[in-house]
Amino acid sequence: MKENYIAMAVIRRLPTYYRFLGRLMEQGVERISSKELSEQLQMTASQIRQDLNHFGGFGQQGYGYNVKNLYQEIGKILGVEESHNMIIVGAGNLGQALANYSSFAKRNFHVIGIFDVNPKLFGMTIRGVSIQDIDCLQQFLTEHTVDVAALTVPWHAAPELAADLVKWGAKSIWNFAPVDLKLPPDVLVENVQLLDSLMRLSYSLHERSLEEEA
Amino acid sequence: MKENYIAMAVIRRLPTYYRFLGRLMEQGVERISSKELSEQLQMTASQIRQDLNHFGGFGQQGYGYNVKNLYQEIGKILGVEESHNMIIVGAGNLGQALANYSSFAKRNFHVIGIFDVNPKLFGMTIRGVSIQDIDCLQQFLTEHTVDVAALTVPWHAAPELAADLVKWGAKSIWNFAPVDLKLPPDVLVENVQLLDSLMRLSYSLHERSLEEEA
DNA sequence: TAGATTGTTAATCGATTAACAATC
DNA sequence: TAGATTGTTAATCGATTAACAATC
Repeated sequence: MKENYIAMAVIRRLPTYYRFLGRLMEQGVERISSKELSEQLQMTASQIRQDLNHFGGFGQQGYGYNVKNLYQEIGKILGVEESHNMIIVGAGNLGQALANYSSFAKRNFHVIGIFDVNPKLFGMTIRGVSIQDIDCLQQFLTEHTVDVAALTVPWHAAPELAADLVKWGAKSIWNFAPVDLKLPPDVLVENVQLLDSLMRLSYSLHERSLEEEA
Repeated sequence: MKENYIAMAVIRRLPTYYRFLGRLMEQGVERISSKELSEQLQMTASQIRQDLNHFGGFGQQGYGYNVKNLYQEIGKILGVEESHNMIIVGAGNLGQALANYSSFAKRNFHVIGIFDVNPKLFGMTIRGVSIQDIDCLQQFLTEHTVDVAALTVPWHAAPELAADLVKWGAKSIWNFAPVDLKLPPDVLVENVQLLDSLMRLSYSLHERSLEEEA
């Protein structure tokens, strides 16, 4: 546990590397050095080498990294090869947009269920998956393995639903509701706080305008 | 600049404080100590006091913080009081979902334009704003102040569009495209990388399953 | 006043960067 | 071989936590 513990700061950067290497591959680039990578990604070469070495030596002295190989290795680390089942809880604007978002499939995430409280939506189909009554959630979770439950419900409904989802067997929560879910520390949660992101922009814009006054 | 520079790590936490204090206010809570806050938000009291003190002493020894006052002060720091104009560039699933998302208005962000390349969408109206031809962007930007341009276009279109948007006067970019935009360092950019977020979940799920095998 | 809790300085911890020997 | 670039250790930097005097 202590030995192979990888800092969150490192994990956060892996998808960036992965994405960029994918693009290089498409362009037919075969090798790249940490120095070149660092220039493209606007970080230090040291950090890239340090990061990658947490997982083993993927490079070769005097040569650099083989793009395809590194891409695959990072893919393995991120577990992109495995297929994941996803459900979407809350079929409002955001929920529907997620259900429609085809790129998830490219990363092996497959929407197998969509749920809402609104009867008007029941039976409506998005990319072949029909929206069900949220009351069917518990039943659904006993019958299917759910790796990710995307929570796109109003904030006040989120904490209880999240707790239920975990109780009923969802392996992780992808939380879009603007609340800090208080779940047991061993529950996997990824927060996407759009309003927080927007408020950081707001802060920077505000700072910017103050600077300009001075 | 050096003196009043606030670390990004601090800024990142402000919206969390703000959001939580808002909820406390709704519940009629009048005062709170850093200790209580720290328990609710799962961080140390020290960090909260340290963070807040970057901006001045909002608390009172022996008493704690006045919820309403602190909420307002953080609001001011974040610039939530100011009204912001937002446009949405790319009216696909995500773009439309953002245009429909009413909570932005609560934080004083107002959608004043939506743009796409697809002629079928032209004239369609979302919350009173009609979708326009993306060719009208430059013109639009000369006529309106745009604080935030939300970029919800396919990744290959994003870098060039982002550069144009900045050139034409957009003050900041809220980037949802899965690319690292390389823009001049003084350009304000907030990235929302949904796939990256999902891949971190994927990583954690993968780790979890490895642990369970052992 | 006594108790509580801040504001703030000092200590610790962790993450990033620099440097360089190993080696392709 | 000589040049390039990694893997890895050591140095630096920054962020978090602890501690406590100030003070409400």
